[in-house]
Amino acid sequence: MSAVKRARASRPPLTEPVEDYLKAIYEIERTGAAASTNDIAQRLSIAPASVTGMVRRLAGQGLLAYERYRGVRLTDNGRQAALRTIRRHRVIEAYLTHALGYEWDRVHAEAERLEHAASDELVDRMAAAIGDPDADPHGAPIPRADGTIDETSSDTLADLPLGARARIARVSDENGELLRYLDELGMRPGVRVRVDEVAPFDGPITLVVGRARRTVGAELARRVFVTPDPRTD
Amino acid sequence: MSAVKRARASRPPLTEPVEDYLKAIYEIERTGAAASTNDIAQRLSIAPASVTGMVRRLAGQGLLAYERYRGVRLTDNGRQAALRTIRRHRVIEAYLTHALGYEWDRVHAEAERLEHAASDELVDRMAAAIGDPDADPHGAPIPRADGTIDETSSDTLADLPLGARARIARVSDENGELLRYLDELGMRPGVRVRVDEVAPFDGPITLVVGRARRTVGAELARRVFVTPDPRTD
DNA sequence: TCAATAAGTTAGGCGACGCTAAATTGCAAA
DNA sequence: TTTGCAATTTAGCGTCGCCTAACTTATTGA
Repeated sequence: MSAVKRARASRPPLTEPVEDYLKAIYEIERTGAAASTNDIAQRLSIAPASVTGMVRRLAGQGLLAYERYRGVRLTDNGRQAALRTIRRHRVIEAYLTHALGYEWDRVHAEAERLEHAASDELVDRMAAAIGDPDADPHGAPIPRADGTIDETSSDTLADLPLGARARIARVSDENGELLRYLDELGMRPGVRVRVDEVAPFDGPITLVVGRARRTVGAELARRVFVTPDPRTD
Repeated sequence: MSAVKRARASRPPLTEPVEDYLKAIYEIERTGAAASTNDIAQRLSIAPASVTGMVRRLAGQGLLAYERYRGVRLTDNGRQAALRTIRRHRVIEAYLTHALGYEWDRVHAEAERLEHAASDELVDRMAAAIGDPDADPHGAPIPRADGTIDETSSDTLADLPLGARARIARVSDENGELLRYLDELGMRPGVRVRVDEVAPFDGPITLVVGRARRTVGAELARRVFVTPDPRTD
C-alpha cells in the first residue's frame, strides 16, 4: 500500500474522546493562541484535571505539543487528524440537510455522533452525492479529502461599523435555539445585511436584512461571521 | 412526553458493547435455545470469561435472564433493544446500497459502526428515502419502527431434496468474500434455483440458476436460505 | 456410578477516561 | 518584591470492558 493511500485510508484508530479533544483544540487555536487546559475542559464539558492527563498522552503520541502550565498546540499530525474529523462532521451536516431533509438546527448533534463512526469512503460518497459543497449548512468550510481547508478568519457582525454592508458568511452551530432564531430573522449564510444602528456600550445592533429591519443583541452579533459585501454600492 | 413517544425516542443510553451483546444474543437465540457463554464469546470475538461479567450486568439491568452455567435469554426489554439495533443496522445497509451506491459485500462493516451512532430519526428518514424496504440487501428482514419483525425461519439450500425448486430468500452477510462469490454465481435474494444434483456425504450441490448450472459446497449451501418457489411448475 | 472433559466462572489485572480534593505554579496588583 | 488568586497539576479513586490463569460445574460415556 502506498504511503499516500495509507495516509487517507488508515485513519489510525483514534478513540472517540481523542477525536473530540483534537477537534476542540483545533477550534480553540483558530481563535487565538495555545489552547489552555481550562478552554479545553470547558469546551468538552469535563473537569480541567481530566484534561491534563489526556493532553499528556496525546503529546506522547505526537499529536500535541505540550508544556506544563503553558497550554497545548496541535502538531502537524494532530492537525491532520483534527481536520479529518472536522471534514466528516461537516460533510455529514451538509448531507443530512441536502439529502435527508434535516433542518440546519438539528444536524449538529447527529453529526457529532456519526463523525466518529463514518468511514472516509462513506463521507466521500456523501460529499459527492450532494455535489461536493465547500461549506456546511452553517457556512463553515469543509476540509478537502486531502486535508486542506480554506479558513478565513472573518469579522463578526459586532465588529462592523455603522453603515457597513456585509454578507453573512457563517454562524456558530452547536446551539439549536440560536439557529432557529437566526432562521426566523432570515439571517442565513449568504444573506446580505447593512448595519443601520449601533447602540453604544456593547448594545444591540439594528440591521437591514432584505426588506426587514432586525435588532439583535451584541451577544448574538458576536456569533455571526461576515465578509465584506462584494457589492460596490 | 407520552409513554409511547418515550419508548421510541429515548433509546436508553446503551453502550456500544452492550448493543453488540444484545444483537449477538438475539441472533444466537434465533437458531436454537438459550445463548451459551461460549456462543456469545465466539460471535463477539472475545474471551468467554469476559462474557460472564457482562452478562451478569445485563441481567441486573433487566435485559437478560441469566442462570449460572445455563446460558442466557433476552427479556422482552432486551429483545426490544436488540431489535432497535438490528433495525438500525439493516436500514443502514439498505440505504448504503440503494442511495449511495455501495456494493452488498461492503455494507456490513460500515453498518456495524454506524448502527451505534445513528438516531432513530435518522434511520427512519433513511428508510423513508428508499421506500421503506422490508429487507436488507442480504434478504434479512428489517424490524419495523414499532419493534415488530417478520422472522421466518427458513431452510437452507443444503436442506433441499433433489429436484426441488426454491427462491433464495436470504444469505449470510458478515463475510464479504462469500458475498462477492455468490454475486458471481448470480445467487442473490429473489433468484430462483432448482436442485439438479446432490452429492452424498455432505458433498457439493449442483443447482440450476437462471440459465447456468452452479456447483457449490455444502458449507456454502448452509449459508443460503431459501423459501419454497411459489411457482406451481 | 464415576471420572474425564468441556463449558463456565472466579480471581486478579490492565488501560482508557472520567472525577474530587489537595498541592503547586504563575502572574498581577499592591 | 511580595502576596493572593486563578490556573494547572498531582494524587487517589471509580467504572467499563477486556484479558489470562486457575478453579468449579455439568455432562457424558465407559
